[in-house]
Amino acid sequence: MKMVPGPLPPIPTSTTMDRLGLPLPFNTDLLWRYPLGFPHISHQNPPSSPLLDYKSQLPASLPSDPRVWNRDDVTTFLQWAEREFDIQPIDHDMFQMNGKAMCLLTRTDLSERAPGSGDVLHNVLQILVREANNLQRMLPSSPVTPTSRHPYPLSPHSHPPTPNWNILSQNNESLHSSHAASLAAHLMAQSNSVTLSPAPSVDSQASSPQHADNQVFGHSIFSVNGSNGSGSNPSDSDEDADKKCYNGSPPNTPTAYSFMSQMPYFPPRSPKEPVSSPAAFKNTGREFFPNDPSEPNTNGRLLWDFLQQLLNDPAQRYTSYIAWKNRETGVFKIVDPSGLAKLWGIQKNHLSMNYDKMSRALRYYYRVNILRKVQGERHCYQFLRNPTELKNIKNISLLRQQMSPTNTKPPPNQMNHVPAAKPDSLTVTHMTVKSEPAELSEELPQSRPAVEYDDKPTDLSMDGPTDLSSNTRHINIVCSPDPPLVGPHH
DNA sequence: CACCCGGAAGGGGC
DNA sequence: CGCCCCTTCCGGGT
Repeated sequence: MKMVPGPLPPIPTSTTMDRLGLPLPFNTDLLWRYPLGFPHISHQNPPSSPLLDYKSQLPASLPSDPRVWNRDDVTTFLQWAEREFDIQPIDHDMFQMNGKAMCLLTRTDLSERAPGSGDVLHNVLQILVREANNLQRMLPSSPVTPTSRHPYPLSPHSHPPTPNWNILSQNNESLHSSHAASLAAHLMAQSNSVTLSPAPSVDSQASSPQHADNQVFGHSIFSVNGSNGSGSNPSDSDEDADKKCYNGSPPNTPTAYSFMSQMPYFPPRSPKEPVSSPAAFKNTGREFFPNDPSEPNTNGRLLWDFLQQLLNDPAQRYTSYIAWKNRETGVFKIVDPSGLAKLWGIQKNHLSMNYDKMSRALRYYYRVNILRKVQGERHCYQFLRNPTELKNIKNISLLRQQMSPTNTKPPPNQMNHVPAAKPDSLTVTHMTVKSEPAELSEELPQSRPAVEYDDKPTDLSMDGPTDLSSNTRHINIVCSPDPPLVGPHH
């Protein structure tokens, strides 16, 4: 991978600003993440300044954040753009969508809908979004602010962990589908919140669902490595976009670039970062979890954590990418595979990320029993451990090293779960041979209390997964000589 | 053809 | 330097 060190290199490619590094809308966040100079785009774009000015020149009736525009606003914007940039008349019928949807369009999408003007629109929108995000971020108490704790009730894990991690699944469903985008937009608009970090989930401690509270800020800083700042942005962004995925999705479906702005923000964790002031959430605010410095804090740097964060976003802003099918059982569906992969790629700064690659990473989780595939349903996976446990897993990982693998774990496949030391601990193990996974997940919601995951955990890395469920669970060991996984057959 | 599966190799961060 | 966690490729299966 390449991250570009330092400031963004100029990118050869075309459009200028697009590249601020990344795809658009997201940039905003990226900007935070990558401390480039974020506030203003200036340096990298040639045209730079002008655009900034545009913002101030927008029709007064238009909210500064294009994501909250309604259809009429979009029309107003287009008309303004036509005049302001002296571009060819735009077929407004091609933009029967709200601002949020328009912001989700990729440069390519925009170019298709507005030949000859797509780049301009894209660039302007990008800037407007970015500026809006910046403003919001600056607000002291932006919505983001946590404060509230309502989101998800925490499920007490008093009970054994297990699948039911969250109880409430609210309306996810409603969010699903096509309406997802609009609903999400709605939420955003209403809450206005926008942006900012969803739930940082867990990261550390908290875990997602449950602790939603924290969520809010959670963030930590992106992984991006911290390399300092570099923001880097690879340049490929667009290309990828073009090439792959994205379906040009209709306005309703957001594609990847979509919400970036709203992506969870995972700040880099630098060792040093102190907790910081309470006030600063923005980039700095991280911290949520008081203590645990010790923990590994993965804040979104790990794929499962990233997914949990999106899934448990209090505002449900990512349901168009990934959503729970049954939160209690941990079953979720990747609604927009390529879009989600893009988000993940952005998060990791691997802009060429695609679903194929991301799914490979997911498959690695099979062996450690973090995930399992819901057979028969495309793009559906199931978390085998609730967030809290996952969190523990982090520890486990760490422990792992120290601990000897001990237990069985011979070769790759099989294994048992061993609990490492977990606090609560469990010990457990269980394995079974399973054959089929739970496909049903939904169907068996509780049925499987936890455990059910029958699978064989292989390990690979983690040593024993603990099972989550109760602390005591049975152990089943089974060895499976076979290859791992879930898909027994195969 | 899209998904899904894992092996293999390699890279970046720690 | 080793380990972890992917990322990238890939051949194969469904």
